[in-house]
Amino acid sequence: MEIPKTYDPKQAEARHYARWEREGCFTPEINRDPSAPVYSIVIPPPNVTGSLHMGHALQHVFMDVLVRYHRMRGFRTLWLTGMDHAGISTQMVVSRELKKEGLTRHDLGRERFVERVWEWKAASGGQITQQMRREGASVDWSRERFTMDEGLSRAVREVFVRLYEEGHIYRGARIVNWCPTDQTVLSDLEVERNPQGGKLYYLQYPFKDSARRITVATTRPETMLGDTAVAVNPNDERYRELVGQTLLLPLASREIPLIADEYVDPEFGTGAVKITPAHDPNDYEMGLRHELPQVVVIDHNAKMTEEAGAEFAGLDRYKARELVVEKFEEAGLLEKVVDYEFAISKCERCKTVIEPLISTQWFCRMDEMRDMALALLREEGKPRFTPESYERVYTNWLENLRDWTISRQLWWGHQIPAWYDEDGGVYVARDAREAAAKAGTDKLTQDPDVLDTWFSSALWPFSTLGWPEETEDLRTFYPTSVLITARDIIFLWVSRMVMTGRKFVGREPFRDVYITGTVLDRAGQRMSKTKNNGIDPLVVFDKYGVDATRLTLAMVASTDTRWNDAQVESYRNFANKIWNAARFCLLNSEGASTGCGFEGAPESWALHDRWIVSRLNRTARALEEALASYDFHGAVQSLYHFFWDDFCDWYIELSKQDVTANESSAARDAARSRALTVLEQALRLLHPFMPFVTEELWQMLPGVGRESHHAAYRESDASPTVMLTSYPQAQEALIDERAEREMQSVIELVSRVRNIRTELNVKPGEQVRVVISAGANGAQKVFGQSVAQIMRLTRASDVALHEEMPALPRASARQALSGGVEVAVPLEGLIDFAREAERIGREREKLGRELEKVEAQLSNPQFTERAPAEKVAELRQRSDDVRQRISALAEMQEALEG
RNA sequence: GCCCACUUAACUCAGCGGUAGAGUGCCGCUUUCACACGGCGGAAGUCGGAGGUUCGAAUCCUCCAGUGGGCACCA
Repeated sequence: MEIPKTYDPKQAEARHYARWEREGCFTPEINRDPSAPVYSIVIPPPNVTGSLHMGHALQHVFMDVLVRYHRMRGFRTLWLTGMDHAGISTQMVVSRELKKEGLTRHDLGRERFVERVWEWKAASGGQITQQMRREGASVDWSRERFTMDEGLSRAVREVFVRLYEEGHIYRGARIVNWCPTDQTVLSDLEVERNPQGGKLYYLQYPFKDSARRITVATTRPETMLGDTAVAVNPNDERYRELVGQTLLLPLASREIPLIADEYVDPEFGTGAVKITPAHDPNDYEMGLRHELPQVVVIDHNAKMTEEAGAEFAGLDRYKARELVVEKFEEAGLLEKVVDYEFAISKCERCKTVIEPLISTQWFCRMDEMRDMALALLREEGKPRFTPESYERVYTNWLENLRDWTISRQLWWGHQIPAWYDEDGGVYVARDAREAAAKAGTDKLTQDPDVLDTWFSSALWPFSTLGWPEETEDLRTFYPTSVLITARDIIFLWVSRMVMTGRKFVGREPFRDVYITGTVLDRAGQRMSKTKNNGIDPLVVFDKYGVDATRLTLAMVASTDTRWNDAQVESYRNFANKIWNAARFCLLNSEGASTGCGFEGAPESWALHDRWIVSRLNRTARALEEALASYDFHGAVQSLYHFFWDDFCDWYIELSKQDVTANESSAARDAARSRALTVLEQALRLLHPFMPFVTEELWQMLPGVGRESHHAAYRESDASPTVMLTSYPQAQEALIDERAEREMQSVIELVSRVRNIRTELNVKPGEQVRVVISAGANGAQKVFGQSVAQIMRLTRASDVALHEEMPALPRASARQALSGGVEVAVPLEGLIDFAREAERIGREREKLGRELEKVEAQLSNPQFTERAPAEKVAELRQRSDDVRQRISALAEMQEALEG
């Protein structure tokens, strides 16, 4: 058999995914066990405009690990994928294309524009679906969904109608966040606030009936044209007498009142605030409280209106600002201008400064659904967040939830299912026919607006499964098992899914929520398009392989982590290590039986065999525990150390002599079978994390086939694959504490002898003699069984075992081990006495320090009285052990001096 | 301003009440027949600071500092 020395990830990655997909391995239907438990995950649908970034790759790894793991455990497993129509983003992308042709969407008209978007989607949307295949994501492509699909659109209309009928959805004029560039309203969550350097202008407004003036401070002087009051705090001594008086609004020549409101902070600015109800959310609220008129001076294009006055009408808001300031200065009413830093609201997509405007929009009241979500958490602990701390983030937000602006002035999206008759009557219905029936006429016009993209996303866990139909999929896979996502959409998405799921399906959409960490760049900054500091996962795949990248991401788990190529490289090396361990087993597989090689009672097996089986089962147990608690970091650690340290460094080395024997024999074949068996089990354990290298190697193993599959998959037509084998489950009976302890003492012995060899400069090729005194307890038997292995691993010509250390030549290097074991390496003609004395001295010092610490604790009566007896006994044991080793070392030093 | 998380070896991170760990890097030795993307051995940390609880604290509590994030904003 020809096997290259180095693993080539690309080769393996190109081979397996297409076959898995073709043979239906990713669909739940592959599972033929009617009583199989169900495991399901819906993917956070990436934008149709999106391409794969590190954040996706990160989430996908966790989902794929869990999905592959549960599939191997025989669960009827569904990982449902799809895409989001991403209203604003997609409309922007297609508009940009049109611009290249010198067109705007208005030139096309709505219908043709929407057609054009669909064409764009067909041609270049959804790059990410191909990229996900590259990741190895075992999603069920046969159930792929798109938020604008007919089925999902129907769910959207159904939810809208029901919410409307129950009075949760209403239409009205409110102050909203308006993006003058995108020409649409935005929800609070689509607005970002950034600190920005600006100016604070102090403007003076004269009183009507006196020569007095009052000074107000503002960052937006142009809005003063729409002022309808000035407010002060009712307890502010400076202004108390003046409240109720009339002011003359400069430039506008309008009379406005001086009012009192608790909202005003007397400490800030001058303690007097200009009130512009039509252009500021806080002023809007105050305007309602005081029944102030709303004067609209800025329009949807962020230009001044006629109402702003002839001089200003048509001016851009920033031009108007300059002009207002100029006019105030001319009038001697500009008190001062100071530099000031404040938070400015911008459109999350296009970064244009938001203009708060009064506009007629559709809103959704959240109080009832909010209360249901809070009760669900309080009473049933659902969803359960990992890490737990996000539970508070979630509840705090819910508690302060306000009405949700759900309409958008876009063309791409779910058009609002509301129709108007010629008299302006509103008919909310599932379709035009139903609306016509309600209206008693078909002379209706549908509302031109579409719904917020997140409205459809909020329904994702059930709309994708066929709701409102009572489908088989909905019954089977809802609620899903876990939702995995980044923390930035807990509000935008997670909370809304909980609310709609609970309300419309009657159950929570998922039991658990796992919030991933964030992959930061090398400098600790978030990766972003604008900073251009993103690391492309596809480039990393090319450089180090998908499996290595997956392990790196799995290690990130829920901690924010700086990207570090060295980490990926180390897992690339790990993949190579797996490859070569398998290579060794395969090159020595001739004669291996189809049986597992572990025949008969475990007590009859060699120590290293009992040990590796114990380690294997312990690892399986650790994996089960880690994955049940979403401890991906711990899971990777366990796998890595089991495979590299236990299997490669020790098991293969310990069994090498048997496995590589020249003569064919039953013993050799059994040893070969055992190595292959452990390897095969290890590949299964690794598979959810490293699907490609494990499949590549598993395919080469002798004796694997469909009969290796989990019972649930044996009847399926899929060709043999490691992904359908059963995941190793820990058998407690095979976890052998004693074997692990005994093996540990052999490992310690070998390590100490190697240490002597290195420290005393014994050449690698030089053979040594090893003398062991094992005391009267069982250690002698343990080492006795392992003599051949000890010889091999320490390059010894001879291993002598004694109860007591015999007389040794002065030129001997010695080590005291735990459990009263001593080892000596006679080194006639090689040993440097001074150097050896020094080495022993160092060792003795180290132990001395430890003894001091242990003794201090033991001599503390508080400790011996209050600590658990078990802990005290443990410490006494250690104290004895260290003491014994120290005295052994002292003896050795004396011998050297003698 | 409020809330949350983080601060452990040079770097990236585990550990979260009972002898300080891993990977990378570093220092030796090593191309012996699975693997130099390897093997063997080794050095390296007053666990951000200060208090407190406890027989015992990296781990629990309080305060402080720094970093990151979220929420709310004062016009």
